[in-house]
Amino acid sequence: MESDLSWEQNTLINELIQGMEVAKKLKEDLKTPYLVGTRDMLVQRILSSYEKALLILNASAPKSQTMSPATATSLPDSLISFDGSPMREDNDDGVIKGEKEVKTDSKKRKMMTKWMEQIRVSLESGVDGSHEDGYNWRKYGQKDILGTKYPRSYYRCTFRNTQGCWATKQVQRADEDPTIFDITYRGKHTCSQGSNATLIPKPLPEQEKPHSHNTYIHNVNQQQESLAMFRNNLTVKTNNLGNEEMPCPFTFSSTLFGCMTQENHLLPMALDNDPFQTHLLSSTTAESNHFLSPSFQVNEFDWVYNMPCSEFDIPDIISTNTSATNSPIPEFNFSLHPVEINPNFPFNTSGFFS
DNA sequence: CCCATTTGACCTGG
DNA sequence: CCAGGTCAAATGGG
Repeated sequence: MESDLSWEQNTLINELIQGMEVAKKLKEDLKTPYLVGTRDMLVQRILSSYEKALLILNASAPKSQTMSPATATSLPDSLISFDGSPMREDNDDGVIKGEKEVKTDSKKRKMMTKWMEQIRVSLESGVDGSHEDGYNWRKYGQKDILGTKYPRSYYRCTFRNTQGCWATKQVQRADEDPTIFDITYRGKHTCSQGSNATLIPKPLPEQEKPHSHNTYIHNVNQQQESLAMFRNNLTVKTNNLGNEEMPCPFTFSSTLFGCMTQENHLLPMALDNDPFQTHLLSSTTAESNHFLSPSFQVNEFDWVYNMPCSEFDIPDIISTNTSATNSPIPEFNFSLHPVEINPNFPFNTSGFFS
């Protein structure tokens, strides 16, 4: 136990240090004429570091502590099962599946982080709902949902059995606008892809057919393309924000996009610690989720909103965020300068450990 | 033959 | 009981 804890501490420290290092790099990077790719990556790494750190913190926080029990909900499955039920992993050879286990599963599922995105896709690129998000998904079901025109598809991580990755997603095409898909993600990726996605944007060669039968193939180029377009569009958006002081809107945009290429990885934490995300939301207004004009064709990752959905979901932290949402901009600065980490900032958490 | 999707059956929570 | 979610047998592509 104690050794567990110190291992966690080590990892935590590691992550934080890493985050800081990367943040420094980013700081340097910001001085030079911009190189989107690097920046993207740096930002993602920073986020990833903090994310992991927070996960560790969450994991080791006694339930009675500051954090509401719901906090535990946002842990990835691997961590949840860490102390509790045995994961069933490879045990899944098709034999005996006790009722008990099923129950645990559904409970576990319930406890998973859940968040949603809305994505607009072009007709060519993914009407079948196979928009790529950087992960390998395997479809395991489809269901007609009452009151919706289109069936809902259920996907789970391809590596569920091999790596015990319990991330799942549901894809539901919007009734009104068939080019828009509501995607509900559940659980974070604990598979290798989950962690790799943070650092390595998939180096895929030019993909002629984004729309192959296989839901599999990821089209990073598309995403990069979209990124460019998104950036253009962002200009407008930042104007909307009315924040002239914003030193580097693109940082923001790429971060956001980072979320798109690896949303599973980042978003759930964004719930916890990304003021700016909420921000964007508030500034684009909830109703105008589909702020992109129809002329803004292809593949647009239209908008992302984070949304605690299950009964436990997202604790106090979120409400903090929400309140931040009401007051404009200030904490933007914070998020735009992750570099200047205030020593007090994440570290007043010592309480979690003792 | 392996692996992914399809699809009807089954399970579960409300 | 019903709607939503998942399972797993059948099917098909590579």
